[in-house]
Amino acid sequence: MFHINFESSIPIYEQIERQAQYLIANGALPEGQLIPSVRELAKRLAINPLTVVKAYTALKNANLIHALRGQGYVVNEGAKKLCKRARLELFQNRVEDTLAEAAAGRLSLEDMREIVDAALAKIVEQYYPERKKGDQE
Amino acid sequence: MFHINFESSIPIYEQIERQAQYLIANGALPEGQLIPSVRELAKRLAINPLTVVKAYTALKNANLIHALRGQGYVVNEGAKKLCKRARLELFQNRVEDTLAEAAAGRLSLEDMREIVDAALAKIVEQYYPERKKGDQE
Amino acid sequence: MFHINFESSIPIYEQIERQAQYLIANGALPEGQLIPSVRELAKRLAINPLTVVKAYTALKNANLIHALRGQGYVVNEGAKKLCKRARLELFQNRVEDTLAEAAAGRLSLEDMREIVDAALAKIVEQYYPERKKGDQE
Amino acid sequence: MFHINFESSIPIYEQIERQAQYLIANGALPEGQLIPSVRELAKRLAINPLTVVKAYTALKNANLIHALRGQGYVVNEGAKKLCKRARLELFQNRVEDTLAEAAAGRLSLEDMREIVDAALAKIVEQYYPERKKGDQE
DNA sequence: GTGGTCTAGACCACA
DNA sequence: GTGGTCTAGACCACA
Repeated sequence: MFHINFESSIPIYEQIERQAQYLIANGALPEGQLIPSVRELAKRLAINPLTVVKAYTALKNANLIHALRGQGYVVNEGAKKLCKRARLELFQNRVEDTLAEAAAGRLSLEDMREIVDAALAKIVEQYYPERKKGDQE
Repeated sequence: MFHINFESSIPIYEQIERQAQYLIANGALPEGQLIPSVRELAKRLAINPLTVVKAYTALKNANLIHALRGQGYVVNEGAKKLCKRARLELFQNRVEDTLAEAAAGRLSLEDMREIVDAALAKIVEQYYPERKKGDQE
Repeated sequence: MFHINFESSIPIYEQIERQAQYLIANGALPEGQLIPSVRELAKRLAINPLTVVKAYTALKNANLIHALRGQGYVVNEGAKKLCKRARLELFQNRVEDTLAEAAAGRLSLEDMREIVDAALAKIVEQYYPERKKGDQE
Repeated sequence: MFHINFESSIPIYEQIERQAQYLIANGALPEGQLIPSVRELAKRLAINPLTVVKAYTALKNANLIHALRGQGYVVNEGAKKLCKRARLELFQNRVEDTLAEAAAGRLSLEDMREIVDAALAKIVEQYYPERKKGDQE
């Protein structure tokens, strides 16, 4: 369910945080369900419990989970919707930032469109193989 | 010519590095020309000279500038082309990474296309006002 | 009679303890009467029996109940008066602490009075609707 | 400027957090100013640097401070207003909660008013000696 | 020098 | 068993 990339420059606690958001958004961690305990997850991922605590605390502050005394952390009501929305916004921001920086650097509009289209086609082929470009029409 | 955003999460030396690449690609820093000296730039930007050294060293390692003993750093022959290409590749990588991460997170293809199209339209309006969508045909 | 808020930051054993005090003060648990057995209450509230034991032990130490061998716990003579007084003192302490902390933080006297008056009015309306502000004169 | 009560049940990092909010609200830590560095404060208070990090991170997440690369943490624009408002709301919530709990426990309105008035008088005498009850009219 | 992350290990309250 | 807090110490990037 969770897995860590130790080579990544993204901090471990943030990897856990993001994955939890994806798992909640996908329904793999349904609302009301206990998530892995701090100690268990730390043991399974072979990392320090405090690192898990840091990730879970961030999720708690984002109103995605809450502590159940003596039992562990539970996914909040409404967390799924929040995670889905957050995921969309994060993607939107990254796209807009990337395009804006390129435009600010005076990349030509033709180059920009060409690169974006090529990247989209590549992604469709790789991740959505059953779909072809233009299917949505 | 150069300016630093101290609030940004991008390290200062990297901001200098990227801006130098843009300035070279745009011809603002033509091949063969001396770029600002370490001390002068550090003073003008109110930053630590070591930070400028770090940026210039990276540019030297990328074959974009070379030291002219006793005079300073000069833009290399061929640097303009390299910078243009680097700029394109950087943009391409960011686009592909962003899309791939969203796809890996099972964002629907419809959502992805919608967000990308909206972002493109927004950028065109803001940065390329003389162009309308579809102009390239 | 008893009910637990599992989301609350107040420990479950303390919730039981406080509720018992209220029930005794209100006469819902009259002096001399058996209170629910540890097992029964634990079962009814779906909590760990040890948690009930902890609450009852605290009540015993406060001289509010005593064990009747083989039968359970009984409300002490004089417990009602003690609970009433404890309730008043608890409230008084909380009020004084809250005001003192605000004063130590240099909240202005005007703001303090305004907030306290508004809160009182709100409470009167919500909990003592038959009374109007000033009725006590 | 900062001081820790090691006897208190309030976690050290939360004591720091609250005090910082007071200091910002009072203008003792003006907007734009560097606050004590993590290591310096930790040394001065004789606590572990990580504990300070925890407090500062919470302040950063609350948009009260931001990190200046290599220099330390700076009080944000607008932080003073946020802190003042937060202080008022915190006080208001505590007052309302305290009264509501007492009312739910069927404390009589007379007792409630008496205790609140006495507490206010006590506070005025102790913290606002130059003022007498009724001065505001 | 600054902050950011992580570890190993401890002790606590609570259930 | 659960989470919450704290310590001592390490290593990193950045300025």
